[in-house]
Amino acid sequence: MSPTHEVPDGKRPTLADVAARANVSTALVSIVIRGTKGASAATRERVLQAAKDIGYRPDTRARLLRSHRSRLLGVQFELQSAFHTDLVEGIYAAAEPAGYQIALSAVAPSRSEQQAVDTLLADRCEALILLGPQAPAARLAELAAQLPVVSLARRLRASAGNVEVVRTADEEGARQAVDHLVALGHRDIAHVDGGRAPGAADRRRGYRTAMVRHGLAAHVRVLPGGLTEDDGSAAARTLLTTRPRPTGVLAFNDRCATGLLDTFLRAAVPVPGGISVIGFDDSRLARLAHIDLTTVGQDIPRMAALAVGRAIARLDGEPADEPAPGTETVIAPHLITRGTTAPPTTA
Amino acid sequence: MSPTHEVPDGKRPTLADVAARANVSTALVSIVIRGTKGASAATRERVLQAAKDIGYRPDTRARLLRSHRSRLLGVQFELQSAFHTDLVEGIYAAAEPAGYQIALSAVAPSRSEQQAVDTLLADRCEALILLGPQAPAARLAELAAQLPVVSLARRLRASAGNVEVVRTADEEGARQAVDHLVALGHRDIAHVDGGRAPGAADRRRGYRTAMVRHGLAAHVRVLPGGLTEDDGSAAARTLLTTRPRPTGVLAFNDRCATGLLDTFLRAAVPVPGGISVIGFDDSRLARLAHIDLTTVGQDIPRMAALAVGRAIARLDGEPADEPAPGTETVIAPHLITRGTTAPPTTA
DNA sequence: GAAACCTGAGCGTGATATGAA
DNA sequence: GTTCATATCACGCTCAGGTTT
Repeated sequence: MSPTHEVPDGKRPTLADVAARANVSTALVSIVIRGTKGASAATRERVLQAAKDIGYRPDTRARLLRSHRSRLLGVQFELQSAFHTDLVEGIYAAAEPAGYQIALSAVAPSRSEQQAVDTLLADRCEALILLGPQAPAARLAELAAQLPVVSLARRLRASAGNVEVVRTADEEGARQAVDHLVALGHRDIAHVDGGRAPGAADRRRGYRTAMVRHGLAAHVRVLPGGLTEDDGSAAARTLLTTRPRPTGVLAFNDRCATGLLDTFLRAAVPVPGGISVIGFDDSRLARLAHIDLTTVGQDIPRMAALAVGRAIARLDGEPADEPAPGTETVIAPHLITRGTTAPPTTA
Repeated sequence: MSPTHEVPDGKRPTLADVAARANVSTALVSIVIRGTKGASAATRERVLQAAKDIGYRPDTRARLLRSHRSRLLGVQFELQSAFHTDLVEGIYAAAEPAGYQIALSAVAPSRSEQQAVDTLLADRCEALILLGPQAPAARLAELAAQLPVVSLARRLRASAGNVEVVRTADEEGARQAVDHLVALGHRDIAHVDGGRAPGAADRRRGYRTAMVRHGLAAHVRVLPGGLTEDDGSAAARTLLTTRPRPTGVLAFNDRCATGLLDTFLRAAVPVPGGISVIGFDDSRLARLAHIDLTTVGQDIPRMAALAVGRAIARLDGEPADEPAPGTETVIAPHLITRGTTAPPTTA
């Protein structure tokens, strides 16, 4: 009937409560809880037992208020993006061993980036890791004047001064995809692009230059696409009515590629028999057995770890007076060959 | 070159800094910042200007430490579940107008529910909203003895005393799906289940009882499935080798249904021509133009709003001394008819 | 008496200084 | 000198109570 733990008053137990129960000072309890040296093994055990008895938990707020370092990394991400949630998972994995906590702040249709960042700042995060931020570069630079800011998966011009950038070499990834198709014998290769999405411009450029380098400038064809399955599906319907139909397509990302696949399938255009399709990201989607998508892989755990690493490096380095120029960390993508690419069938 | 805002020392500006600049006391600044009455319009403006000048932002932690109410709702969710991220979005939307903040804590392969809850408790959340929690009911009951706990989308026995439950009537949803197929003329209807996932048992039971009620007990067939596309795909492969093959399938959720669809498609079994498929959730996936999945819709915004509402109701009601029994709020699902169901073709 | 403002205390910690074994 | 323990203050803020117009 009664609660499991003996809560003195209905309030949560504090250091003082533990101290009273263990007959020591609050300072000593603090020492024991933090695991610092300065307490004998005997009292240590006694204090820990007392803490356990009354269900004591340290109060993060009070703790962070007192210690000037918060060891808190603020992470802004898009709730709906599987790519982002994968990155967040990697960020957790990288931050906790390094002794940093994560404060999540989501961006959604009903919640702007501005709101997301505001709450992170109010929570006194020491650094910000922004996933594919859409905010203007100037705004990011302004933020970066206040605290270390890492832009993950969005490229920024050097003019965005102090912002750290961690991203995949999108241009190179698109090149690898085109090279792969060309090596298989394809010549007529289209690209369904990502519009204004982060990375889209680079991938488009990578596609173009690779085509040109292979002497296929005449076959360059960029279709307006986007990030979602619907975008891919729409582009596929366009492609189906096109003559001559390309024998290979590079999609902006895996979701877009999935839309392509599905629509081709319904139109009885076999993949890869009738047309080859390549995605981008190597998301969970691409790995699904029935999708089995050839794709340009981004090394998500590594990107996440590097983002955390850069943020921490900034924190350990010079704090604000002598701002180091923003560094750009570019990670190589790698093509993952699966079942949606094959040599073209000579018609 | 220098930061935009004049930061006194490299530290962030505090109430005292604003007070000094506006020539008032910190208490008055506090009043102005919070928008409480007790300051003249003139000083109000002067203080706000000063705050803006030096880029002051209230420190949530200090603020919450002092005021006994934290107005913080802790939300535990699964990073990889689109259903969960949709709910989170709804929770944000419901909480902020009510004057509550959200603290997110993710569950991922590398991060347990225990860890997720621990950080929420350390952050002094006033109540917990747990999305599809897998923890044992006893553990949840223990938590609920300390603070209001809402289990969203997971049913709990009455024995889990104090826990609030907000969920969809899964059994009823499955019934609606079966009714729809039967009305179309189907008799041989299979169910690909969700194993131990939250809601799976109820949906299984709903399917069974509905089949029996229609006099189709002989056709009851439950295939082991799961939450992912791969699970659906595997079940589809089983179904393809089954004679007689069912003419309709109810999948555990939309992802599972998508796996079914895709595999049927590849096997040249048209949907809904050769077989009808129904999903569950009405996730973004189901609405995609090229999927166009008939599905049992869960009212996600409403579930989110109700979860927040129940948590707040608990906070406004009796705090701990006289624990009210856990309430169960059950939301009706509704079938959404799209393009994957049709009358069976008589072979 | 109200409106506008200030003073002082304390929320739960962590760090420093200091003392006792 | 080292180990163990304590007292005291400060972190940034809110709130109760007081003072002045």
